Amino acid sequence: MTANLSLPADVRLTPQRAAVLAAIESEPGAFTAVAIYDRSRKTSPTLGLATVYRTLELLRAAGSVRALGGADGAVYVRCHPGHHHHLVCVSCGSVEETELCGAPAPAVLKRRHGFRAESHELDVYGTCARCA
Amino acid sequence: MTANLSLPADVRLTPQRAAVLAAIESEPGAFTAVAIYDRSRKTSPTLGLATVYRTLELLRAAGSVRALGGADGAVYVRCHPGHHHHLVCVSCGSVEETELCGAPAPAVLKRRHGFRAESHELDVYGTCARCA
DNA sequence: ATAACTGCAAACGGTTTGCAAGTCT
DNA sequence: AGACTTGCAAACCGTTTGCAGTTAT
Repeated sequence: MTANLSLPADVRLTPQRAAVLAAIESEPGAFTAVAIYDRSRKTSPTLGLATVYRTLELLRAAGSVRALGGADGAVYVRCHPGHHHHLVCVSCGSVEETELCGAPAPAVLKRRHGFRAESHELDVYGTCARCA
Repeated sequence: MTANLSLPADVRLTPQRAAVLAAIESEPGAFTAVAIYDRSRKTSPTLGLATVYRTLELLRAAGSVRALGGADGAVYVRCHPGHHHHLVCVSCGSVEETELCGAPAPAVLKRRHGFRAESHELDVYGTCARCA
């Protein structure tokens, strides 16, 4: 299903980071930093919240985790590298990835708006199969 | 060009709110709450930041303003009611609206993911015509 | 009189940072 | 030794809230 999380090669895999990685891997969908903190502390009781954030930042830089755009910005999702978007269930909070993407074609944006598109963010909100 | 901003019918148009509306109308693209605060205070020097946020919330509820999804969540854009997306210039920060939309069709999401799509957010980042 | 609104300041929640102590090689 | 990592606590930043005073109806 989902590839294992891994850190960049030039950092150490400490017990704390391993605990954070395991906690993220056990999350079904979207999660908050505090949720990971709580879960990680079961196996690594002295872990600090700052370490969770520092590890999340490593993963984010590596493209393994993405901060979901929501108004609060407090939600992260695991994701595969490469182009994809998220289907966010408004009922249970789970997040699914989809390769489907219909963002306006750069050529059309260029012609219609003179805008050179470089990237985009697309999140779809609705109800997932389990909650329907 | 852009329709005038207006508040819901059941609230008063106070001088402070008028100053905030005028400040927003004079913004070319995206803006922060503090930017509106600074600008409004030129015509309404005792205005409080809380009033800016309270007015922004009224406008947001009315659909006249949207909080852009970014990681910090500190950026707002004016927008028309109805379906549209934003072209955010990474160079000058201006935000343009486009009616172009290519979000995955709900029927496809339903078939491929069992997901019932209700809404979506799409922001395209790139370089606007002026900055190109 | 009553309800809406304001400014101020304090509180808040998520995130980041400075730092001294600890760990690996 | 030297670079990396950690936990703690304090700082930070944007935003929200409580409240007493003000304004409009």
